[in-house]
Amino acid sequence: MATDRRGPYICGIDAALDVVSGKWKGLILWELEEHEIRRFAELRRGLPGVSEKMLTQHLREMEADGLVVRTVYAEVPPRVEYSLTEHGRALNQALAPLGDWGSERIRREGRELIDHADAAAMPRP
Amino acid sequence: MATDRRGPYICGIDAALDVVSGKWKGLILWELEEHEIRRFAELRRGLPGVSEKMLTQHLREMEADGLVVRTVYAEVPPRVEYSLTEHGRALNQALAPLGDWGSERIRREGRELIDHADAAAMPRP
DNA sequence: TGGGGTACTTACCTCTTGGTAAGTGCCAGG
DNA sequence: CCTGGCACTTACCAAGAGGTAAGTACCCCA
Repeated sequence: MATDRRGPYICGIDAALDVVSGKWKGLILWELEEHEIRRFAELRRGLPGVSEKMLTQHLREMEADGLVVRTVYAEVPPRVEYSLTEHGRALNQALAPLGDWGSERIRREGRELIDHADAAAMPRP
Repeated sequence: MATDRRGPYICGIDAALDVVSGKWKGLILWELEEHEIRRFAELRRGLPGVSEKMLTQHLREMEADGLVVRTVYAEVPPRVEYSLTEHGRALNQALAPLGDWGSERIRREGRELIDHADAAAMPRP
């Protein structure tokens, strides 16, 4: 198991950060916000550099946290679709100001943004 | 060194989470928001369970990230005061909705919430 | 027949995060 | 004189996050 996690929290930010921390979780949230419904391989292609292990691990944790729904279709070849729950969408809303702050900070310091020339199917936040 | 960090970012949330992630950073922000100015030992008492090492480390990183100001008074006994910068305060503003979401989540799932005052009164484990 | 796509799981390994404990130099109070 | 507070630093260590690579089981297309 990845984390014993979900310990007693000191405040709301504590709890929210616990759920969002993980190298790719913010991006997964963003992908699912943009596309509503995504299959595993689509997410993988949307997050350049992610390993399959981490993708499944993060998705399972986010499912357990009630952020995403996982729908399995009993087909061959297998088909699994992911989408946001109501709470996942609310979390994205709550993350928006933080995203703005981050963009502002990037602009302020002239930080690089990653340059996926090919995988540039990823506009802002 | 703590972190090579501050890599190229994929989006604003990425950048913001990078700056905020660290076991105690959210709490430090919150303490400094509440009290405006805090000395090292006051922060330590305010964050029950933090080690001196992590406190200094986090504070130095947050200083480097332009979130807090560190003011040293050339006195004996030493006095060092920490406070938020404009950007630190803006970050706190941006974190507010996330904090609300987290509180809502705690309420929803009946998670335990450590009482700050109780925790401060707890002995060192 | 062979390569690639589907959605994973598993084992192994490394690097980072954070904790523990001790040391530093100075001073005030009992 | 000895303890404790101030604000740290340093060395060492354990746990965990995340990467790599391979395996699984089935199918479609050339």
